[in-house]
Amino acid sequence: VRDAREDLSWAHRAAEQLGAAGYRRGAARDAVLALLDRQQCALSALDIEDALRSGARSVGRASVYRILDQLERLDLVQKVEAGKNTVLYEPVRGGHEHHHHLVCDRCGRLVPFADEELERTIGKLSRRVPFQVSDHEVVLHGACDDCVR
Amino acid sequence: VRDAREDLSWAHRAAEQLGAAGYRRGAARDAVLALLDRQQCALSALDIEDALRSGARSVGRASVYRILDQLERLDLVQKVEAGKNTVLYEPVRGGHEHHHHLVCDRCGRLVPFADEELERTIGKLSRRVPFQVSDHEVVLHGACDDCVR
DNA sequence: TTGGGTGCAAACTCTTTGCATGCCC
DNA sequence: GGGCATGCAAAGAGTTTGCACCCAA
Repeated sequence: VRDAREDLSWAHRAAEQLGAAGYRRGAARDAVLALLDRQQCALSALDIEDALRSGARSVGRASVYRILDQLERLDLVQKVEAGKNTVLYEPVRGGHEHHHHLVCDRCGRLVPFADEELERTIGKLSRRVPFQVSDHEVVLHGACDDCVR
Repeated sequence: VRDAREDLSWAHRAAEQLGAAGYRRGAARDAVLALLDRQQCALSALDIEDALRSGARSVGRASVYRILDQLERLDLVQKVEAGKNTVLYEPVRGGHEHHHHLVCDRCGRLVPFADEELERTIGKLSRRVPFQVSDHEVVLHGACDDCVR
């Protein structure tokens, strides 16, 4: 059985959940949600500001951070720490697409990957550990095909 | 058979390798190495600056960053990205103690853990992926015992 | 003696905060 | 109409750079 909400766009679903959580709509938020929904890979807050400045609707830097913060609280976006002292954000879409990232330390390319065995291993591990684990992040560093060639 | 170099302190070994790599000695470097060797858990660059300012020998901020950079290049320290927009550094001691971290999202506590199965899984995975993987980092987020209680 | 190490201060980058204005509800 | 959302500017926090001076080699 498929959850009906997966048929809606991420942006739509995010807007609903933000509303349900008591946040109000606004032009800045609409623009950020639309942009994030369009992106394939993870973006930094500044990337978002720049992209929107070039576009029709310009959005204040502070609003970008505030909106990302709201989205993160509701698990609608996921932070990716890819080194380089910058945090990237990516939309969390359906359920069955939890993934991690490969980071090319030469060109900075970010490539997602998923691995069931890895998830199982981390799941088991999480139960053995003296923490109540709620989340995890795996980053593989190295050189991408293009940079090795 | 035990590698003789493991009998030396980390600071001593680090100093040797830095020398072999062509870096020169200096008072700042000695102080940073000694401090790192004394620490149990990971520190930020600012933590190091503060700790050394309180102590006998004060070290310039720039030197701390430069020294950490040298140490990282030689894999003598390891970066830990524990969220909160700050990078932590910890000495890499012998061979058999590769580990990862649990981060308490409430109090910020950082706890190391090691798991062989996890390493094996990541090893296999690394060979399947279109990258030449050289390193990896796993961070489990959650609440530590103290914060749950 | 010489070139790299060091400290200071300033520049830079990314993020957060304060406040006046505007718009959703 | 009230109060949160927004934009701007300025403040913070962390990191990097420029440069004069010092010291290890």
